[in-house]
Order: sequence, then C-alpha cells, then structure tokens
Amino acid sequence: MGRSPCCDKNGLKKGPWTPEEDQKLIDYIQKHGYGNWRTLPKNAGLQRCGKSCRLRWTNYLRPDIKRGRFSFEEEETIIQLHRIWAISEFLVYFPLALFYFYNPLFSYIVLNNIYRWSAIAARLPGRTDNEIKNYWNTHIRKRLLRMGIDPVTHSPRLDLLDLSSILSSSLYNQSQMNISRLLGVNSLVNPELLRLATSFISSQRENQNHKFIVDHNVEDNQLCSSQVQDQYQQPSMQSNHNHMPTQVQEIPACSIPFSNEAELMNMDQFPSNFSHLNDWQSNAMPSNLTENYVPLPPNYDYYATDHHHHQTVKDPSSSETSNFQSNNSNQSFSFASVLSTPSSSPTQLNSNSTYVNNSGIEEEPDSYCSNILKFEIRDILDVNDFM
DNA sequence: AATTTCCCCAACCGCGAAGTT
DNA sequence: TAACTTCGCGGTTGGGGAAAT
Repeated sequence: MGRSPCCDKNGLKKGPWTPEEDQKLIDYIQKHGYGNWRTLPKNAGLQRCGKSCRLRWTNYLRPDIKRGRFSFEEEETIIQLHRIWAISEFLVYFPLALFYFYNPLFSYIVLNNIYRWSAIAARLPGRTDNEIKNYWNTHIRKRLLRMGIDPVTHSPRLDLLDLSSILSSSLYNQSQMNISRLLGVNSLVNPELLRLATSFISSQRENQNHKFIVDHNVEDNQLCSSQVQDQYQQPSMQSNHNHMPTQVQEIPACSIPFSNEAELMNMDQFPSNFSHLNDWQSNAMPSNLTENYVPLPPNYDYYATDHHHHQTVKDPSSSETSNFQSNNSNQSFSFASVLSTPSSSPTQLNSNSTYVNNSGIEEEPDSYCSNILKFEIRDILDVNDFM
C-alpha cells in the first residue's frame, strides 16, 4: 500500500535548527506536551516536518538529555549490551550463513544486524539512541577493530582467520562441525553468556529467520531447508517463549554442536520469571544502583533558561503529567526493560574507576577500552523474556 | 597562514510496527 | 480486512570544526 510522506516537504525547512526554532518547540511542548508530531510544527509555528521536530526534541532539547563524554561505566554498559545482542545474533545466523555463504541470505544477515540502540539507551539515563549509535560507530567500533575483534559479532575477525578452511571443514562434515571451537568463541565468551545467548535462538529464529527464508526463497536450496522451513512455518503460537526448549532441537542438521551442547540446549535451566533479576543486576551491572535512584538534574543550559521550566513536560501518552526526574522504582536491570522500554530506566553508574588497557597503559581519556571479555551474566537471566 | 584531510555528530531518510478508521 | 496514519528505529549523510600538512 502507499505511504504518504510524513509531511508536505514543500516550504519546510531542513538542516540545522536555529535557537529561535528550538525555543518555539520548547515553548510549545511545555504548554501542550508532545505527541501528534504531524500537527505539532504547524501549531507551534515551525516550518519543520513533524519528524524533524520529534528528532530535535528527543535527541537534543529533551530536558533530561545528558551531554558530555561517555563515562567508563556508560561505555562498559554499551559494549556489554551490544555484545549480548551480537552473540545472540551470531548464534542464530552463523550456522546458516555457513551453508549459504554465497547466497543472498548472507547479505541479509550482514545487512540486518540489529543493535537495538534504543534498548541500550534505555539503560543509560540521559543518553539517546542516536548518541550511543554515533559513539559506537566513531569510537568503540574502531577500537574493537584495532583489537582484532569483529564489532558485529564480538568474536575474532573472520577476515583474520582462515575462513576458507573453516568453510571447507564445516561443509565436509557438518555433523562434526564445532563452530564455537573454530572461532574460539568458547575461549572468548563467558560460557554463561554463550548459554544465555543460545537460549533465545528459538525466539529469534521465529521472528527473523522465518522472514528471510521467505524473502529469499531458501526453499531452492537443499541444505537444511526442509528442517528449517518445517520449523519456521510453525503456527505463530511458537512465539510463546515457553515453547522454546524443544525448538532448538528441531533442526539437527543446522544445530550447533557446542562442546557443552547438552548444557547449551537445556533451556529448562533458565527460570521463567525474573524473581532473581536483582541478583543478576548486582553482578552484571555497577553495584551501587538504588531503587530510588533519581537521575541527575537535566544538563539543560542550552539557552541558559530556568531549568524549572524545562523539567516537567506533559506526555500525552500518559494520563498524567510525566516528569523526567521522577523516581524510578523497580528499576531492575532486566532485559525485558532493556528491550521494550524506550523510557528512561536510569542506572546509576560508578564513576570512580580508572581504566587501564590490556597493555597496562592508561588509555586516552576518551578511549576507555572495555574489559569486554570479562562480562559475566548469571544464568538466572532469561533473555527470552525481554524479547 | 593557507589548504587539505580527517573526524564527529546532528539531522535526514526509509522502513516497519502498531494503531486507527 | 484493507487502507491509511503515526510513530519509532537503525542506517546514512554531509556540514563544520579540528588536526595535519
């Protein structure tokens, strides 16, 4: 079906915002709240697309935006969360990528890597997904590459390995393929993390593999296709996460025979609830989180106006006025919240650590090198619950 | 001091999901 | 159920400042 442009482009201004425009937007949102971005610019007297207004607000004018460089803990959080996603994506796609390396499927895998910046941003109070994405692409990504780590998979870079031998050996004897050993994943990734990532293979496959299988007519290919399709064309009831344990074993030809396969595939060991998330939180995240943590006052001196006027903004989506500085109770660091809540879920971060890189040399100030290989996740965490 | 190159990040774009009629 | 709207997300771009020459 057709899709109308978000706004009439004629006569609408693009490019950098002027202070006057910003003030108009701020004034309007203070009075009327945000929402209905399509009509907002007209009502606010702005010659801007509603989308542009929304982006300007969410990425720059919002009163709870934190500015300045990322702290060590913020960077740690970004890398850790990104790695969780990367590994899970890797575990989902790599077995099939081996079979379809020269197939459009591989392009799909590469092009459709989803980093869920917004989910990461939800864990970093005052940071926007755009800011985190930029920071990743301009700083962290480069550093990982320098370290010989693929920033997409967080595993050793494939182009630095003998990929041809990997492929040939894998195709020669699929049943004996041990991907984790070939890529050294086991040595690089905490086994708990591997287990964790593996646990949401099933739910990921339903949502994503099914899509690309359909899109790329994988039925033309012989390897694995029958098993894969049988699985992915199951009724949508399989989206119920409770069904995941059996699905992993449904595609034997494509399964990953990890050295600890039995453990990896035993999804039952993951609890179905989050009653222990606080326990996990205390291990995986900075320890000084508090239930009543209140984000820092908004660093909003953009026009040196009274902060008082910028802190309370009506959120039309809520029946009552929301306050960006409201207490956030029950802020367990759950993946459910990571994935599903664009709203800020403040996590207080340590700021007293000093980074020393692998060589023992203090890193450049803006270049915290994460201890990315030491991230620990307790097995009480079930990633499926936040999908 | 002038010019070129590099880098960062605010903003834009297209897409898809969800909601509405 | 289809058509359409709205919103939010991730990828990409390009202007401008910093650094290098």
